[in-house]
Amino acid sequence: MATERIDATLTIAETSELTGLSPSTLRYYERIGLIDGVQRGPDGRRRYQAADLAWMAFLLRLRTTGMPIQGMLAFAELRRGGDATVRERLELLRRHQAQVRRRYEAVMRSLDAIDKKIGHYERLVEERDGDSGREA
Amino acid sequence: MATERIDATLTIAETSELTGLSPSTLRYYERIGLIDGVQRGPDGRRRYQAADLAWMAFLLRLRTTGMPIQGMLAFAELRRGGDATVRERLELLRRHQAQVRRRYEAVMRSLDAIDKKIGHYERLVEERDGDSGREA
DNA sequence: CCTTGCGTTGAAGCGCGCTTCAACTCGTAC
DNA sequence: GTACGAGTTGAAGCGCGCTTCAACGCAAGG
Repeated sequence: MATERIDATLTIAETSELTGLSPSTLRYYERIGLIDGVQRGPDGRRRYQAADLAWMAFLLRLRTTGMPIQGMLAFAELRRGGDATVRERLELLRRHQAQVRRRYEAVMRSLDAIDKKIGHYERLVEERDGDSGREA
Repeated sequence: MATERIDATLTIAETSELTGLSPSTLRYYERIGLIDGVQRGPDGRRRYQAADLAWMAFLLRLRTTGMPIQGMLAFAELRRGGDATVRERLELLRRHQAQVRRRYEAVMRSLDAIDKKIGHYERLVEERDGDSGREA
């Protein structure tokens, strides 16, 4: 209980824990401009705030849906541009949304074909074992 | 009509055209063992057959669903093992199938969140423009 | 005092999945 | 013969998204 902090900021280790992004990745994202305005303590260490966490959560959603870093960077730069860029941000997200849906339809078509192959192999295995369900 | 081929084999350029894999990628896949048993013409050039094309189509489905080359390679090696490996191939495909579905669900959850953000931006843009639908 | 732990930086390194390059070989056309 | 187009090989290179490394700083504890 000796070293309690009064404020609501997090160390890089805590932030890493919460977001699943490694400390190296957090520093990397900051270096390339994906994350910015991170506060520093008097010791020069990063102190992340709730708003930073929320932004990272959003970045993670973009990443999960397959947006490349360049795309996220474009969004981050628009965001820095303030209210004037809302329309552009909307368009960027819509394009991404459409692309994700297209891509996932393709994945689902391929997955269907793989499902069929699995069915084929299941029949093969069944024949090979005889039709006796299971044994021993 | 002078240089017609009698057989049903394809050059690397034709195969590339049909599969969407570049000639370099076709050679690369062969080099690492993803594709094998490719015939050669008397001139030493590759001559792809229907069976090769079918295998590539399957590889493409694995790739589209996000299987890394190491995974495809594992499958290719089992395939070379013949009938004895059918069960293992089945298991490999089932694991992949399950993984793709899990990943797809994660993507869809993130996409939902992005959809909400889009909704948010749409409301912002609407306000900013006034409620007058459109102008000029 | 010195060690320990947690952080900092800039630069280099890495695994993946191809792509590109340089040098060479064919078969065909002129 | 010469030039062209399509192919061959082994080796090197590349873009992406981090990760690792080396050297250092700083505050607390023993």
